[in-house]
Amino acid sequence: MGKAGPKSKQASPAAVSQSCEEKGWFREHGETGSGKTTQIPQYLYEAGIGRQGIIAVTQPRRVAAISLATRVSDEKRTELGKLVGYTVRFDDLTSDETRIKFLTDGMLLREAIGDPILRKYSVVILDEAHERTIHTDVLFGVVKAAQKKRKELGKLPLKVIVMSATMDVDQFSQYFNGAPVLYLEGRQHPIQVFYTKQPQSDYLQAALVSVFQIHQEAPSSQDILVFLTGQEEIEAMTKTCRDIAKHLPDGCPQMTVMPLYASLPYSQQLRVFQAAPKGCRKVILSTNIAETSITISGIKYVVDTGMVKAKKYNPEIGLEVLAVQRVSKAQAWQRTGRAGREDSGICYRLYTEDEFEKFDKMTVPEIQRCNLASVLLQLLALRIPNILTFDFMSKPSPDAIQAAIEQLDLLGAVEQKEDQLVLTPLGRKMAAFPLEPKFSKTILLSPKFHCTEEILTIVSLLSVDSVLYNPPARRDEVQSVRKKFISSEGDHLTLLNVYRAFKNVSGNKEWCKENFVNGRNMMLVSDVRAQLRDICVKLSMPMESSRSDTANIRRCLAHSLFMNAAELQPDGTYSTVNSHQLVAIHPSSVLFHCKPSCVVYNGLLHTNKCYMRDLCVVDAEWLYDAAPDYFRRKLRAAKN
DNA sequence: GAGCACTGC
Repeated sequence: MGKAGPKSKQASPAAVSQSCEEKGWFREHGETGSGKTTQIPQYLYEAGIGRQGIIAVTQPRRVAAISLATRVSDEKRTELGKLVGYTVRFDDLTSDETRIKFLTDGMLLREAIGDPILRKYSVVILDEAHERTIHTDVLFGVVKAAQKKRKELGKLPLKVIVMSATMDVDQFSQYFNGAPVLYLEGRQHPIQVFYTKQPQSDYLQAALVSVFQIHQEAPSSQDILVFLTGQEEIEAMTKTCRDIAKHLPDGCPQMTVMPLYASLPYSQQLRVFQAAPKGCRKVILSTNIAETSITISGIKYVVDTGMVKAKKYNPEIGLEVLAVQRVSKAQAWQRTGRAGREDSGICYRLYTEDEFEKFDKMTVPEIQRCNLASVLLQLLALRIPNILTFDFMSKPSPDAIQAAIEQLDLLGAVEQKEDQLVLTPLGRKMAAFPLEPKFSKTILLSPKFHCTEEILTIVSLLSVDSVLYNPPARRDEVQSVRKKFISSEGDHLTLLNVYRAFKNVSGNKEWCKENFVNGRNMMLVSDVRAQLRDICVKLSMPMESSRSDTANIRRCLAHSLFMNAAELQPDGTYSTVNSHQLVAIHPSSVLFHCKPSCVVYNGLLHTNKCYMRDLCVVDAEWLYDAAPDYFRRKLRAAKN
């Protein structure tokens, strides 16, 4: 280890695990492998409940909905899409015969807009409720309201089953008026949990030491999963591990190190599923994507740094903050559980037991960490009588609700009618799009600027993961090849150029590779665009192209994003027009090295600094034209 | 001057 490269100050590899204390055996909260998700819908169906209406089972993720539907239809020995089917965005495999339907929570929520009492369904099963996704949280309220309404109308009762993998069932039961609780025994293998004796000041160093400690002691067939916080950290650690692994003493097994995070191209993500060659250990360095979304078999050791990068939302200045913070206890147990999927496992927690006791019990539900504009628009579209008193299981802060109402008001989506907040006709149209309200508004404004075709493309590009692939190791190459797409007018128009070039070569895979374009995400853009275009056609919008005229596209963006404007100051910094917040251009923007005098941006993100993301150069006068009242108010406020 | 956890409609 002494000759192991740059880290000469490295602590002895034994430092961490020798100071780890064993803390007994642990049995996960009776969940994995109990088969509840596949069996309960079938029991209900056998009991005849499926005859009166469809049994819905929601999932937070698309892949889960699809694979569960596949498994259950196999078990029923029926063709997928007949008795058992699934509905996810862009993919509906159901028919008139379907009685057991798996769907994403977001999809059921969207269905509810057209049918708030969910009349098609006899049972709604909300699975993975412990994850508390924003969609599942809204669905709690929606199904509860539907139950009440159906009772009032004398219709078939709606049965609701909430399935959670953690023990915090009390609040679920309480929320549903003291509903009965059933416990299911899981089949989790035992996992030994170790804590450090001392708090670790440098969790990266501690992780590195633990990995090589395990590597020197454990049989090479046993793989290690390390939880870290983000791409940059993981890439750096990957390199360090590989460097050290090159210089291990004789007799030490080989090691293959793999990074894993969501923005990694699919082909590289797949590598974590391949078994390492004999005599070689697999070490996976992952974000929390491996907590729930990706399950890797054969993991014997989990190393948990106890840290996670998570988003918070500050409603007062409309600022998203992305920060490294402590995981919750529930999240730590979830990570630990990843070590015991096939056999008994071992988890090293790189924090003390005292520190662990101070972690939050549960992760704060997403609904309390987000901008609520989309959720409120959806609730209003559901004709919820009063969104201010909506029965949330975990209420968002009044500030967050107020900020969302203000945002919807600025977009012209809501109005007061007889003391009630209701949607305007524009707001109702906005709710038809599966988009953030500001993007729906951009589309609905576009006919005025004769650029709907271009705006559809831009909005689609912005609503999927980045189509631009930026491998850090090939930065110079990326920059030189990307030059040809760059528009001096900003990121929106640059993305439009990339899309047009992609279409010109009909999505050629080689072209994507050469140009560092993520082909898979680009295909998704096409799907999104087609869906959005369909909605426009249904709303009878004229579909026009501005062709080479980019000024109209920028005018359209100025009119929909006027509340997200910033101006260059004499000292070279930027200040937002809305709240005079000091902001900077995000390094990922094509305008990073430029100093346009006036821009609009999609959003603010606070990491090390407060950054504007996805910028478009605009004229200051356009902004004033877009919302004269708003800017008059701002001017008055500034004078006072 | 220098960066972006994870889902989903």
